[in-house]
Amino acid sequence: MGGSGPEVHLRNLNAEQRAAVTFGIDESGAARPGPPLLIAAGAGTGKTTTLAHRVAHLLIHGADPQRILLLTFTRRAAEDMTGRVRQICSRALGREIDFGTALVWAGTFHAIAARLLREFAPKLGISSGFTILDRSDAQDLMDLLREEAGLAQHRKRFPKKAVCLEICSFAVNSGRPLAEVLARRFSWCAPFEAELRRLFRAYAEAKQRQGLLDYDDLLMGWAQMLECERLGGILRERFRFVLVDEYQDTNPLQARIVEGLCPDGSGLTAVGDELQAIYGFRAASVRNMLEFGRRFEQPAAILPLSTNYRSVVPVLDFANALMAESRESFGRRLVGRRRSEERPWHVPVADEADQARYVVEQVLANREAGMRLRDQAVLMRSAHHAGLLELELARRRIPYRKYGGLRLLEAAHVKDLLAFLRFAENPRDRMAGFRLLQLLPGVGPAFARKVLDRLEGLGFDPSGLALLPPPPAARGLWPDLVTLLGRLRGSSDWPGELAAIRAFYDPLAGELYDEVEGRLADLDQLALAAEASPSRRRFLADLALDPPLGSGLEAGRPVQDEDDLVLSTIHSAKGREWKAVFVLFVIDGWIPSDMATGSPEEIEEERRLLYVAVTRARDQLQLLVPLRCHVHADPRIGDGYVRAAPSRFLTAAVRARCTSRRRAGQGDAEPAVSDAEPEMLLDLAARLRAMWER
DNA sequence: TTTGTTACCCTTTTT
DNA sequence: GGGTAACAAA
Repeated sequence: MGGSGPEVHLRNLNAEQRAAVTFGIDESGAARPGPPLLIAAGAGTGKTTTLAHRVAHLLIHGADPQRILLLTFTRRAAEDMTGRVRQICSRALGREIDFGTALVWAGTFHAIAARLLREFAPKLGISSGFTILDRSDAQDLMDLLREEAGLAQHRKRFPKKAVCLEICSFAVNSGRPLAEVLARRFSWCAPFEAELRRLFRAYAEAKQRQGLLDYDDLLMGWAQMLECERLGGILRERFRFVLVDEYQDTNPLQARIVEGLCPDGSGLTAVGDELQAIYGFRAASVRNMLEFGRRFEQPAAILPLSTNYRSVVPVLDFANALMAESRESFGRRLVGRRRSEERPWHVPVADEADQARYVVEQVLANREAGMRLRDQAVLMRSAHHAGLLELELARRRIPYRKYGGLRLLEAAHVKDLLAFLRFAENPRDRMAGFRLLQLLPGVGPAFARKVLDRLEGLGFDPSGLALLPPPPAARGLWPDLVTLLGRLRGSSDWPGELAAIRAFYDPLAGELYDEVEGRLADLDQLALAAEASPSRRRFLADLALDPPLGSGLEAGRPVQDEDDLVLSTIHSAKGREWKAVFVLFVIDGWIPSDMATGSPEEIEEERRLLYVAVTRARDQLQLLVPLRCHVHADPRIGDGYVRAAPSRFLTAAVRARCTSRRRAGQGDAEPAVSDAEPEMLLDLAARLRAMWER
């Protein structure tokens, strides 16, 4: 490795990146934990590359891969990162290295927490067979307790299950007392403080009785382990190097974990960009980042990455202008080097339908110019904003993949099927049992509760249930269900048992739902994923921690080399980039969302959201500004069209950084646009045929 | 006790 | 335009 000049894996890094990669790593001996390091990286400055190189640098210098902990925001980021590390290492060392067991500790906070809790369960007084509640499970449990506590009626407008869970979760993740959380973020629920406290206590007890952990319990459990002298010592000894991505979006509980792992900051590397902090609603706090330098006894290094390699200069000019108006801009600017004549486009369109048509036209035009669909993305504030666009894409048979929004796990039929698996895995899970029992006709809450109580009395042996007289309407199916539960209880014939469940469930689904085909297709997809999982337990955990994309046609097409247009919420677009980016509904009420204009902090977060969206674009950026919009279900206004105002973030100074695209027919209802259509359609038809041939 | 019906509410972002 | 609570009917 000697010789002059930097080592091979450092050669294509710039000076700042190289400094961040090598900081504190003694190159003479085996790598040892150095002082804490914060890499303050602007958008597109090679944050991921740098972090990956730093991990590789550690490995190349002899760090034990088993003792490196890499915490990312999503599983995709973790996989991306390990892939890159592998690549860098093998190139530097001139050979493939065995990563079979290396870097096993790369993942999201929640996934790593789940593994550790499972591993140490016996020492924690919990069963290692715990099941993980995803959000909708947690909501259902909360709802049940809410009803049992008599909080549902009273027509006093007690908060709904989703809000209850949100409050509970925010309190846990922010580490703030309930009263303060209510006052600051949920003031309309403040009158119910006492009831909520009781409810949350019941929720915690119910989870414990049933062997369930929700997302917050995973983090809290990990934090508590670290604060136990003995267990904390074991973990600190195990993880000598801790690297955390997206640090600006960690919350106080996560910071507690990080600081519990590295109390004096040794061996800690954090990467983040405070201008991209967009998870305030999940209690994320930029202060973790801003106070990084003062959090440890030893001084922390803060190294910047400032050269943007992603976007062309006009896009960066726009992004800089946008943030220059922020109350919290810190005067930072993105500096790029990719020249271009094309400025971002400010595109007024008549309405949502016009917007959809325009985007489709442009996507196809780009494609004709040689840009693949998957190099283009349509971003939006909230998943349902893509509604008409999705219709238009389907109509024109343009394949797309949507990220964010409704999850497959939240579809009723999927929850039904999973209830069987979860109940089999953990018979104490009353939520699962409750759900699956009520699938039978004639079985409601009362009988289901009776069955679960009986089952508990029997030590969870389902065969005893045969003696319980079912309600008349369920008589036919009852023996089958008892048999199935018996089989699931005994068996570990994974994934074979899935077939038995579906033999029982599919006909029921036919009774329960209209349009079963789509739903059964979802279950087929799920079964396919199950095949790939080594065990039922693993399958359920993976599903809860990394839920698959939405239900329906666009979901789960496994093929990698399909060329799909990307549709994504801005949140889900974090960390990604595309050659062309379209941002939908850059109008007030959408960006910023009406839901998030309560406080100046919230509005600033919305601005950063737009910033994240525009900094995803490499070459082409188009901002769609409908002139009128359909609003529904505001009782004061009623359904109908309202005149829309451009987003408040598009001030004159910001708009001066883009070019307005004047289009024929703009301002008229729609005619000129549809005039343009036939030409495109003819062109398209041939192309689309060609696409599907071969 | 379960199931069906009606009237009324609120509508985001995610591990 | 979907979830939810209250009421009615089997």
